[in-house]
Amino acid sequence: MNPLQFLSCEECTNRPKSLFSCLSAEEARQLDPIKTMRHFKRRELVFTSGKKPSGLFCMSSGYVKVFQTGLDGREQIVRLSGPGEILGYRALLSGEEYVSSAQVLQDSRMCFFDKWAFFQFMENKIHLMRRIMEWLCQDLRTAEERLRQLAQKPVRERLAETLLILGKTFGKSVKMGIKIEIRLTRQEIAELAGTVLETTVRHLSEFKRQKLIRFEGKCLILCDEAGLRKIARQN
Amino acid sequence: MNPLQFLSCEECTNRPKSLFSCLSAEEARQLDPIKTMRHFKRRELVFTSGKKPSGLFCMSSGYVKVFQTGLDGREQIVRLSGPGEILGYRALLSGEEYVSSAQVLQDSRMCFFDKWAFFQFMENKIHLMRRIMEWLCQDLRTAEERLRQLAQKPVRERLAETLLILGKTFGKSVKMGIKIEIRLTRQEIAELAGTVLETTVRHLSEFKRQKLIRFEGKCLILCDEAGLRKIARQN
DNA sequence: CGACTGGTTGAGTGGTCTCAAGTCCTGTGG
DNA sequence: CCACAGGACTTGAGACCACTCAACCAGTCG
Repeated sequence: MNPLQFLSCEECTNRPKSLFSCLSAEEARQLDPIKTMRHFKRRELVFTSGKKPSGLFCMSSGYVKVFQTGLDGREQIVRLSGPGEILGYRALLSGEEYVSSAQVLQDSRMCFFDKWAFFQFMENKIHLMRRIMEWLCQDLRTAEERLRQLAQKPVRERLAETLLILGKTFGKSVKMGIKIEIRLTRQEIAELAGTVLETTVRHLSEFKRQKLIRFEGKCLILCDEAGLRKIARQN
Repeated sequence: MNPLQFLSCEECTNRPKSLFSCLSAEEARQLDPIKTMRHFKRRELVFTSGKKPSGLFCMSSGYVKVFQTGLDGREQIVRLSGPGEILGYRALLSGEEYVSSAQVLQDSRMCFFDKWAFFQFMENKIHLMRRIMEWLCQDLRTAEERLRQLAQKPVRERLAETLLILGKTFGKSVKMGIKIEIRLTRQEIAELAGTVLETTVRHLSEFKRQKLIRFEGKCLILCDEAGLRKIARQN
């Protein structure tokens, strides 16, 4: 590995918002010897459903989608992850196989921590375990809320809500709206909202006609957040 | 409290399958002074969405449903819990309000652990924290699988799957099938499967005509598990 | 240039929801 | 004991939303 490319966990810009924010500088440095840097290109799979995890990924840059595949081949995106986020910790902690797969949306750099080395590191670090528990709780909460959303809301509302979540999580304020930085296909938006491609296209064009959203090149921009929120019947 | 009614956590018959199975006899006894026994009648609410948790419930007997209410008043059951299971730990651990409510389906007895006393107890008990993490992982996994199920499967399949899950979790083998011990209304089955009452009734009668299920009094019995599994397109 | 990927639109259909009427069951009070 | 109220359950009819299938367009890349 090129030492110039190597970045200590201690100095990582993502650390404040990452799982490792709870570590002391000294502890963070202890992570360095057990990690390796990995690069993934768009479309590459980070891990696949059914496989046993051999370690933990901490995203340095880029974006990935975590999804499950149904019997008919239809995919459901469980969540999107970006810099500072952890990949595959659910399966690792529970000692099971991955139930989801993870695919890279934008060229990504990740730190990989070997399973056993990480477990050893975690041993006796109560603050880290607490923090992991918090993340699990958070993920569980989100999952349960999406559960209701999927069960009760019609596609149109779900789609509006999906856009809002995208804006909140990956959006940057630009003039006249919120720009969603990740490049997502309609298909992927559909998989997030739990519907099919064509329905998504139809509703998106409707939203566009209503000036709720617009496109700049490949990028999606939310122009009228309040309007979308009204459709999503949030708040 | 009547000492005759008091049962030490150490000797609790639910302990082997509970969160506290990882505790030593000595540790389990330490739980006794910080718990109080509570009784709930059918229909009673154990906690409600929006409130801050003041402690943790461990179910001794009975069954509860944990659900979320949508804007239109429609309810979505997140999970059912029975003896040995923990209620409200997600909100407690993350220090948030409850996002769900819990209602008693069958008269229940629960042990209640005060929030601070429990946190103090958990402090430095790495094995307990590990175990909690495992449960969180498990719940997260189930939630994510249901996510896909809800997003992708039509109601008929979801309903069949719901029945199978009920059978697996709360069913007892009887002659000619699996008897589901909990008394659930059609409305509640609908809320589990993420649909409405009428649709549930229609499909259930269809299942009955096809001799996949039958009713004995109020109880639901699964006669043809393989048939249901085929409809649910499991495996 | 053709192949390919991503996006768009149309037509048709079927599943699910809604509204509405009615039945069955159970518990309650006269 | 019966009458009755209310809840749970059942069934029907109609509307509509979302899915499927299919054709087609617009870039992009080799």
